[in-house]
Amino acid sequence: MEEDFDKFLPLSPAALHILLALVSEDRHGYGIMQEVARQSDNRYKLGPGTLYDNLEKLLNQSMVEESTRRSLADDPRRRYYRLTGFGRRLLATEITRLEGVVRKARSHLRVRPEKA
Amino acid sequence: MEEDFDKFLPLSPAALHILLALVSEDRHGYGIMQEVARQSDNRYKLGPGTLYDNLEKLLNQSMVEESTRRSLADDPRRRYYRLTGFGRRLLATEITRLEGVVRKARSHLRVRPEKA
DNA sequence: ACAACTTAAGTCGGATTCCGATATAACGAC
DNA sequence: GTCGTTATATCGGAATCCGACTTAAGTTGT
Repeated sequence: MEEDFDKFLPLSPAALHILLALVSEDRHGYGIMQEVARQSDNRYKLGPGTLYDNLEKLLNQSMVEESTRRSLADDPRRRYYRLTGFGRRLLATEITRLEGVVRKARSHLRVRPEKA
Repeated sequence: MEEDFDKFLPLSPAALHILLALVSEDRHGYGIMQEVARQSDNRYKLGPGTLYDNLEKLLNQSMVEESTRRSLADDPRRRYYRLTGFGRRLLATEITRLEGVVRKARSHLRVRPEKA
């Protein structure tokens, strides 16, 4: 049976960036916020409201699951999250879709934006 | 003076796809809906609610403006929209940002440990 | 020990956005 | 002149956004 990705796509910016923050390694909530900010050079910051609303939804949709802490020395307050196989495949599908978007846009945008 | 793109980014999926539909040519509302569906192989469809909410916002933000009809033979009910220079630069900035997102994701999604 | 700061999870509620159902009507084809 | 399509637009409940705020544990400096 094929997985039905379409009803989850396109991902909202917040969901996309949370999944993206988790693709390289498991992170806890606060760490996700920091990673999203870091990845965007501090231009896009998730507040806690957006983070937890989205995380709850991603958990319900089984794109993300909670993972056990790895190190005993780790701060015990932390709750870690990881991408599920489904989440990873969904992200891959969305990235492929975005590559099409980028290609289409580039073919009509000759003028590059100035540097940040 | 620099343009302040950051407060408009990231674009919601709907706004991104509307701007994308307008990057190649001016279109009327219904035409935007069709183009978005076409570009996504019918997987992403904007309803009229989403379209007009977003169009109104994009007009207020001066990313899009109404354009005069080109042909006299054109259906007079149609109202055409075009990207402004600002909208085009903003879209270019967003596309550059998305290229970074795609690159980051690809670097972690590349080799899939797909078990047999 | 104490204070000050940072890390961390989480709630809350108003504002915003989403988005399908619905309305209205002109157009094209037969 | 009827039917399906094209076309703009509104409406309102649902979903989402998102900063302010809360609570508390960890960390650093003196």
